[in-house]
Amino acid sequence: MSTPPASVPAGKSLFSLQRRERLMEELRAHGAITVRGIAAKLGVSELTIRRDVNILADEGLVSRVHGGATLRSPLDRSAAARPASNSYSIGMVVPSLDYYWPQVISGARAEAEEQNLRILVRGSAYDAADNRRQVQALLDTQNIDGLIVAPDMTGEHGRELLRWLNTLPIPVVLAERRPPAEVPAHRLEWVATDHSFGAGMAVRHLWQEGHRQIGCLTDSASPTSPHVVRGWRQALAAMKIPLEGSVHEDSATQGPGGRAEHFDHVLELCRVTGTTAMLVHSDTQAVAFVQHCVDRGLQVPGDMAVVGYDDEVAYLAEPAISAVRPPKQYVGKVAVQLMAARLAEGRQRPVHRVGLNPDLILRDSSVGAPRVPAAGLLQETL
Amino acid sequence: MSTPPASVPAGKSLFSLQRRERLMEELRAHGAITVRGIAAKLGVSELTIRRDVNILADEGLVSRVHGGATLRSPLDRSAAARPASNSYSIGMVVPSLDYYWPQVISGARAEAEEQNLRILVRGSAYDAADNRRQVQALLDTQNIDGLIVAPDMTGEHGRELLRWLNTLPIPVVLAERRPPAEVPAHRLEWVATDHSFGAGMAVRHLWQEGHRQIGCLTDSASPTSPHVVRGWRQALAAMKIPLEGSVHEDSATQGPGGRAEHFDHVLELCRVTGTTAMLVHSDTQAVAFVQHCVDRGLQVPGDMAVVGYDDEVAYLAEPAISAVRPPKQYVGKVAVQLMAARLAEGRQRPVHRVGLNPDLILRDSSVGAPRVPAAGLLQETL
DNA sequence: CTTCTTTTGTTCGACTGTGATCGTTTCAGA
DNA sequence: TCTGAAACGATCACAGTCGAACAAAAGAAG
Repeated sequence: MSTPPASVPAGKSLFSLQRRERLMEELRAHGAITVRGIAAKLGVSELTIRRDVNILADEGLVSRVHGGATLRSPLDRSAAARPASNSYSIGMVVPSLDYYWPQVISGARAEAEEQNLRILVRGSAYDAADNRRQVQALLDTQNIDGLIVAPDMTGEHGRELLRWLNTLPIPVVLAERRPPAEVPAHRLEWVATDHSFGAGMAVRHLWQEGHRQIGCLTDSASPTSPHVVRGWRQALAAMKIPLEGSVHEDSATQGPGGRAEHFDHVLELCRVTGTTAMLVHSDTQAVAFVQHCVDRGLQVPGDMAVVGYDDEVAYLAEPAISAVRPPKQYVGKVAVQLMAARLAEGRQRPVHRVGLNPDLILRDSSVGAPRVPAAGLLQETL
Repeated sequence: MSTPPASVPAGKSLFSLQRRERLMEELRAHGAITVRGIAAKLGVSELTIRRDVNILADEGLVSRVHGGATLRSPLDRSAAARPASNSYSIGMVVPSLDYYWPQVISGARAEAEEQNLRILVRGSAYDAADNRRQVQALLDTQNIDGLIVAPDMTGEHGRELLRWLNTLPIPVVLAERRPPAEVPAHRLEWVATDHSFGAGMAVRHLWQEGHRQIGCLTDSASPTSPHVVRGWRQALAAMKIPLEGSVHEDSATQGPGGRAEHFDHVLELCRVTGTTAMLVHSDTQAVAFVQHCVDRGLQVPGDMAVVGYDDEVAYLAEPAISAVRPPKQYVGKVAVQLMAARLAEGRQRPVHRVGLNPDLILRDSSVGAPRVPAAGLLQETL
């Protein structure tokens, strides 16, 4: 097909593997092939093609029919009895074993049990080199049939890591990561929370409570942050709140004064701009922020409404903090589902990419109108 | 179905497995078949069809009736009836019953069978008002537990329709549609092909074949078109092909001269800009375009390489056209999976949004370097 | 270089899928 | 209930495909 219909393939004959690849190509193009036709086209004997077809059929890639082969059809009951060999092992590499990820792992474990799969979990640092080391270790020492991983994607190292993952001989599912469009990671599947949707949900909630200046406090050290910021911005735009007048601070860039000083700085900004509500990424930080507000004599939510992001510890604070809760269990669950389906169906299954919407859990820190509805007036004077 | 109802399938006959698959498709599309009708349509004897029906009936996939067959009916207790449990009904409203959607429906039906669900399909026009009418009809007359729909999303009517769908008391899954971010359709789940990825894949393929000016011919009447154009643009940017020098025409805006004149116009533009390859949306149009090129004495792929988009009829052209093939069966399959999981798990399950990557099927119309590699030079002089 | 292993080709009897014939069964209308 | 038309399936025949056994060729290892 792609080569001219040379009955004698110029000089070099194909290796069997290439031939089978060709055969699959032909099959994808036409849906079916005849042994005779392919044998003539590739310049080999029909028996050879038959043997190839048998091999491919054993792998479940094609269905054998009298006279040729077709793409695997569900009507083909030949390999229906497969549940015996169902015991695959999946490697899982996550960047933390105490924050956020335990729940993801738990969801994955539960689903793996359901599907009769084994899962091997390894912790890693938030950095591409260590990600790769951990993955390599799994590949070397265990007999991994698939990989679920949440790699560091920042910088050139991150992109290089993605390219490497894309070339692994086993299926790979990314958890809570979406490769940027410019990296040709066409084989990588992923499942990720739509954090930008979650942030937007929080902003809309605060708006409905009466807030008209809504700030955002993030931690750019986390890969989640950019998405939260994007969602916050989009929501502001949708509510027609001008971006210039809005507080956006990042705790990774805090000065030498440490956290307390940085929070004071944030509160000062809020005072100046009339900001009465904050979306705080990582609810750990939200807890600290609320504590700081209370220490400074501000009422939460009266003077400062707070919505946290992640919902790991938000319920522990006093007052309890409203938080966006990513469906962590489901991230793990879906990752395993994607992997199981991929292992069962093989390459013919198209690459799946799943986004999950988070929930907004309302607690005390954000319900009730701001004590100074003048904030609305203040905005109007801008 | 997608192939014309050729009473005599020119030359090429189907394998038995394909025939049975065809039969099941026909069955899913119409609910019942007659032996005589199918035999005529497939160009085989009635006896052969009867044998096929017997085989399928033995596997419990169809119910035999005098004169033909129907989809497996619960009334048929010829074989061990399945453990009939929660039998939900799903409504499905699609904008076309001849192009693209039959395969989506077929995939949905197959999965529904697996999950023991009932599906009721309705065709609709490509317009929001009729979409709503069809959905309403399903809601009123049938007892629908869930809805799969591919609505028209253009304009204010489209947004209004989405808002309405979002408030329905039953779960809704969109097929091949992604609601724009600004519509608060937070309950709507969807599954859609990543057309922009597919277009990018096609462009990268053409680049690798040696083309340096790659144009795009679309039909903006289709909801798919914008995504194809976006993918084409992104890919051009990634290959550093300037957008201004590239041919981008839309057949919906063609002048009064009709198609032929428009194609001449496109070819003239290609000549002027040194464009040697075109990505053509809707492979129906690609077939016509290739035909036109051949009529005008251009070699395909030598003078003009073509990749179509959709892969409905691309293989019928002469030369056979390479095409991006959306995983239509899987779109239907995943839609039903999402619906089944939603019906089983209820509200606690987070909203899922699934993207699927299409395949690139290589045929004759795009493989082989351009005859005038000077195109590269021409670009360098720009 | 030899020897072993893997891959490919040839022959030929067995087998499968399809269609024609024809007697039997089922259906629909009177 | 009867009756004619249609559908059905058992049987046979034929063409074409399949695979076992063996032989030959091409690499790989020593």
